[in-house]
Amino acid sequence: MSERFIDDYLLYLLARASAGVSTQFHDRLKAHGLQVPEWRVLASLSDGDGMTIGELAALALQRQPTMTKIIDRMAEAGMVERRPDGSDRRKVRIFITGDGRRRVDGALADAKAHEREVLADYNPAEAAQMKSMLRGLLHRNGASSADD
Amino acid sequence: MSERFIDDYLLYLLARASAGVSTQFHDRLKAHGLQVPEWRVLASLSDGDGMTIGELAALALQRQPTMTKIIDRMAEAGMVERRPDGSDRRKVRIFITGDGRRRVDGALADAKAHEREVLADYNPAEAAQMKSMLRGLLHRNGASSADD
DNA sequence: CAATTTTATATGAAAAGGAATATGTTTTTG
DNA sequence: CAAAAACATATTCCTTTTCATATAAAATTG
Repeated sequence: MSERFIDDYLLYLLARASAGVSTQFHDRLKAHGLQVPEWRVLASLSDGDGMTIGELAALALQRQPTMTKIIDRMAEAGMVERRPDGSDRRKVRIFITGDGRRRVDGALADAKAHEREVLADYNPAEAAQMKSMLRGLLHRNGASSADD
Repeated sequence: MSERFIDDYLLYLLARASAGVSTQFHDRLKAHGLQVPEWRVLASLSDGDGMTIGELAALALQRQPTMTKIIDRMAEAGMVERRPDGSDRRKVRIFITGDGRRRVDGALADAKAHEREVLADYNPAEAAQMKSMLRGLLHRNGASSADD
């Protein structure tokens, strides 16, 4: 009978489902020599090279100053490159390097494999429904720039 | 045609949906004078007073040392109290104080109101289905103790 | 078109988080 | 029951994030 508030609270279910599934994958990332923020940046760049700091921050659900520092470290490590935007000198565009590309490729394959494992218990229709449900949610509730 | 990997990647959809919806609510928390970790602890305690540090950490999707520090701050602020467990002297049980209770009550009401708003576009069956889908996911993929 | 406002990124100090481990306690085991 | 292993929480040191703000470059506007 008496169910805890938390166990039926949408935000908690979302956070918990996300944390549970993500943590599984984050453990695998180590094998690719990538930290979580690095993975997110490289995965973003891998299908949209040359994004600005701001675009990356929004995609990776981080704040802009945080992203500036993540890029600092990744540029230092040779995974990405900063290049000034041609027409707007305020902007800095981030490009993946050969080394970054090499690192992310394995992780991308692993991400797809992991997703298949997570969805293995669902038939294609169910999986599609789950995703469209999530897309609907985030479409209505604009994704911001904070994690947790 | 060419869709970005990210836009169909389950982990990203989950993270983004969670971040989007949560951030909306986190903005409201400020009005109750609560920070996010404080809210999580108080919400947990509000239907299970006297939990241990470890239990709280697991519920709030935090690591144990992090939870120890959160409780340090909250005890300092008078929202919770540490009391030794009667039968196991390793354990510390955390209790919500009158002040903590007062603070969380308003936030709980607000959380419920916010959830209703988020779910307003769905009929009850859809909402229930969404939740059971998330519960299924997190049941199969044990919720861990890390956020992001 | 100079002045103001907005936008994009960077910086610096302070807060928070994380990994590894210490400490004290209970459980297990030979 | 002593020794070893497992547990629960705390602590230390280091990295990362956050908040507020600085800096610099468009865009707007009167």
